[in-house]
Amino acid sequence: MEEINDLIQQRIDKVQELRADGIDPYPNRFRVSHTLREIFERCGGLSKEELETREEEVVIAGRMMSRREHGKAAFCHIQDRSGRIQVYLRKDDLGQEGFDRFSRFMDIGDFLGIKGKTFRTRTEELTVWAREVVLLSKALRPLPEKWHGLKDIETRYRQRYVDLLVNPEVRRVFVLRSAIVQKIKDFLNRRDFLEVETPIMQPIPGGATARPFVTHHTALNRNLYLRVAPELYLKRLVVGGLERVYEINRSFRNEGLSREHNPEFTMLEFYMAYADYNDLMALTEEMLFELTRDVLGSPEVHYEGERIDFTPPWPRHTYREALVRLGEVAPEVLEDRAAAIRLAKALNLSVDPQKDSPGQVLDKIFEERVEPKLVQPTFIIDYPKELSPLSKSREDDPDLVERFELYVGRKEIANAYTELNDPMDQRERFLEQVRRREAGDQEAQWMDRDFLRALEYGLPPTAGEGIGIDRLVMILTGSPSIRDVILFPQLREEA
RNA sequence: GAGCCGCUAGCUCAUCCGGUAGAGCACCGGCCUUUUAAGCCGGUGGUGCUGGGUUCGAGUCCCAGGCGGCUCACCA
Repeated sequence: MEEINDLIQQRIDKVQELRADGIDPYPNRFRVSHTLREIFERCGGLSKEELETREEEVVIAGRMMSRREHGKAAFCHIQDRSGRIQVYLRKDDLGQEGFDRFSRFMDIGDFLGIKGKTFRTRTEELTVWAREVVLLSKALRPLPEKWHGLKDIETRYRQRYVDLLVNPEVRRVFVLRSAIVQKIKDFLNRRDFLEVETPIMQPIPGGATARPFVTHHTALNRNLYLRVAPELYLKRLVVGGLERVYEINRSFRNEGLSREHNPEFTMLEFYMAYADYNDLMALTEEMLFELTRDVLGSPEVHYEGERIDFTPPWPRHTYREALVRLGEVAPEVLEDRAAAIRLAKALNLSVDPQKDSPGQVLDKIFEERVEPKLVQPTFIIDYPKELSPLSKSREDDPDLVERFELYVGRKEIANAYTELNDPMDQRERFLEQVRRREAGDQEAQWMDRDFLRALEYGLPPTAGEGIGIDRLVMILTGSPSIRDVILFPQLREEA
């Protein structure tokens, strides 16, 4: 073992003494009759007297989380996946040997199996009166302290197993996360979407402007990239006639870490033939409204001191409108690159007049001036074409694309557009991206010839959307950091 | 990658101006057969993140490094 302190050594000694006594500290199996929650469901409504006459026999198992000894009797609480219950042990019932074994060899953190019957104590707490106690698995390391629990953030992330054990609110977040994902799948399945899986290792990383992770396949002797998005594969599937598809995907971006960024993150991407971005706005409103209502019991959530209401409809602003009205940017700045750069500099934003295109400069101003105001669910629509190489242009204005982003709690939660399905236009957009890449933009997209070939077979009018699951879970669980909604967030090597 | 803050017993935290490092819980021993932050008595436990430096003397001051948090930059 890495480090052995006296507490661990004491427990190792106990294991050896138990073995010498013929007791296996790690027996292979133990059958339980009820989870702890089931016991509360069965007996929670029964009075002290009813319990005494009914003699409800139970066989339970769990981890001992607390203990109060009283000489020839003892109380402890054990915890399983469903809850926590008190156990009462007496020397009279367990015998000298059984009681001493509990008293001397079993520690907080150990897994115990208990046979007994339910009763109520003087304080009316539903408790299991033990007739037999067996050690199911000996813990060698002590658990954190019972009042303050485990607070050290680094330890909580590195040793999430301990965090989950002693901090019930952490378990709650991940149970909710699972329910959220399940609910989203139900929602899409009900609407005839097909859940699919597409490559995580891609020869050409596409579908998002981001720097990829590189890996190497030895047998093929070629580099592969961890996907930055599944988009181009999902659209190939729509070409193939799978008109409604979705993937809850882990994607990877080789960028900095922050409160809102983990190098691997989970996204929902879905594509719907014969729909446009307006249809997806309606679908998104419906999805998130149902989600909050069904998972949280209310369309209102509280996040970082704000009340957020998911009841539709949500406000919609065009990108330019949002800059002018919400961001209080002078309208002429939208048309005048020099003015935009002056404003960006006045706002202390890092713009590079050599490299940044007018759209990129405006986007930085957008982040600074508009994003902080987008607390309630809000759609920002009709983005500049140059920021959107995979989106379809508006019929009435070729410089804008039919695209929206959904903001909630000042975070970008979703990004969607009517998909570009004109293969010639897509080829031109890829060429523009390649020019940018050659000019040194490491996030510019790559030419994907097979994707173009797929489009040449014909992609029906289609709309597609990506929803950041981690960020959505942050808002729905009141978590300020993405690390609080990812079980094992990326950290540097342990010191 | 940059700035600021943090790192002391298994856990949560103290340690004032540089002078032999403490508490609660946990743990060990004793008492206690309905307790629940059980109680009472006694006890064990520390490379003070690492490495240098200043000093008679460093957990404390200085320098370098590690890890974490926050902010910024990049992005979803």
